[in-house]
Amino acid sequence: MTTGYTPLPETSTSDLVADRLRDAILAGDLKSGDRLIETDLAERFEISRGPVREAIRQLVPEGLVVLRRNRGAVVASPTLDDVLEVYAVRLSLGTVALQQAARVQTVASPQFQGAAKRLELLRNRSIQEDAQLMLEADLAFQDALLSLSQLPRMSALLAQSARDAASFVRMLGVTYDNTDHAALIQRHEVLLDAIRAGSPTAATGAWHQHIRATVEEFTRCYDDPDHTDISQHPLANLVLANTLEKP
Amino acid sequence: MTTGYTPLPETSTSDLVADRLRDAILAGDLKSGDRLIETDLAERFEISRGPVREAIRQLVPEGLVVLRRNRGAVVASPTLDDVLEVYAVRLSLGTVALQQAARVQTVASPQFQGAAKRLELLRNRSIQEDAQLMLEADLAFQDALLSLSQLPRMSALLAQSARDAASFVRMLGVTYDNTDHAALIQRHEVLLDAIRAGSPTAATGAWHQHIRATVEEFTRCYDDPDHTDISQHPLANLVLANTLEKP
DNA sequence: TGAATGTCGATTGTTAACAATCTGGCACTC
DNA sequence: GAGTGCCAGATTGTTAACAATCGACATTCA
Repeated sequence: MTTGYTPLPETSTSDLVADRLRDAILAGDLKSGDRLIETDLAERFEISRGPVREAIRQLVPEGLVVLRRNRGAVVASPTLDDVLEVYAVRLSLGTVALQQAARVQTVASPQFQGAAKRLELLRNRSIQEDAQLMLEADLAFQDALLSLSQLPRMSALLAQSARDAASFVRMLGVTYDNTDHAALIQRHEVLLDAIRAGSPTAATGAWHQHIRATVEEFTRCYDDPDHTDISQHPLANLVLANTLEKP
Repeated sequence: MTTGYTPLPETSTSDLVADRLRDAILAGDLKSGDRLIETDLAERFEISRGPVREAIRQLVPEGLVVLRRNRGAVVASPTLDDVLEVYAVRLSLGTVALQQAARVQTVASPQFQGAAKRLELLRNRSIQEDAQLMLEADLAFQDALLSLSQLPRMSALLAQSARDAASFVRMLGVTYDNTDHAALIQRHEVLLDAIRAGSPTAATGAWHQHIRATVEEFTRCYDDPDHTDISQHPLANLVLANTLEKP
């Protein structure tokens, strides 16, 4: 009895509520600026205000919610800068994580098999038809991949930033429907192959390409309210300028 | 009546409690494995359990406290790996932040002056005599310096990781008394000079040197309970191998 | 008219009591 | 003697009521 038993899910009420709120934001049911009123949510979930309060507090360090003392919580209003900054963080940390993953990972390990399996899921047609499921599967793969580094703190930060990026992009009005699934899956395959080959340089190169493509896809779909030229944006350049090693 | 009035501190009770707990951990009054019992703390602070609960919850994402459902909170027990990983994060993110800081920062700006002023504080003899004050001043300078990047999310992560590193080092039994103040201040001066000169390469180089020196100083003072050879430690190598561009 | 002030409803902050769960010890069984 | 079941105390999880605060509107007074 040593295999196959995962720990029981220790999810408290407030964790469940936090999950629901996160999902609602990611699905677009809660939009930037919407107020989160403890009493309302408590009634809706048929619980008391305590757990609701805790759930809201959880979302603050995640950047999804802004709290103002005595004035309650509202769904955050991320800006273009926020999105690009999150990608800059991912670019930076992911480079280290994948480098390490390529070094330490053995292809036969269950973790690697897990990552490969999640990529397989992404190829599934029925998943590709549901943007929400597709997004979840995408996040799950990236999380598994970056966890191969066996750097738990860094992986946690990367998982967090992946969710942040997805949420922020959604809050800025860009939906996952716009993504080119084939290209996304291809990039993921390149990443996994690099790890499989145990090549740190290939892995980081593939990662840079992935981030660059993701940011470019986002900037194409995002219609800036100030209609500034994104190619001139300093943060966009920060990300893009760093995505390729100088030759 | 427009000058000299800063906004009133909007610190809630739970924030105050969280600060006190954080300080207690950093000062060594709370050690790894110590239980944080809501009732006890509530009595000690002469408040009810609610705010205490919230304070404890705040410390969880910071990595200072571990929560197990229905079994309460205990002060975290970071390992050598945790410390080194935090420094790997700092190395990675700080490189980007300082690069950006060197690019965007004008020496005359109040932010730059603020950073310079904090470095000045560090030189103060009376501060150098109190390890706790010295640590605070050190953190304040690094925070100010990295904030020059005008990348708020990245700066927040860096500030967080700086506090994490300090706490973890303390929890592993290494105190700030062991640090070489003169060398520390010198490294900070080099960093500030690089920003002043507006040189991204000088700034990132100085940052790498700083992290390397910090990690080396820590590993010297830390007597590993497993007395493994730290120079053989994979994570230490991850940090140290990345601290200098290959020639 | 319009700026300053008072009041009210909505909402959060805090408290204290109650319910659920875990830990450790002890008796009991086999 | 190893394992199981059960109980009591300690501690967390949840609830509902009370207090404090904020924003908006009404009111006052120049």
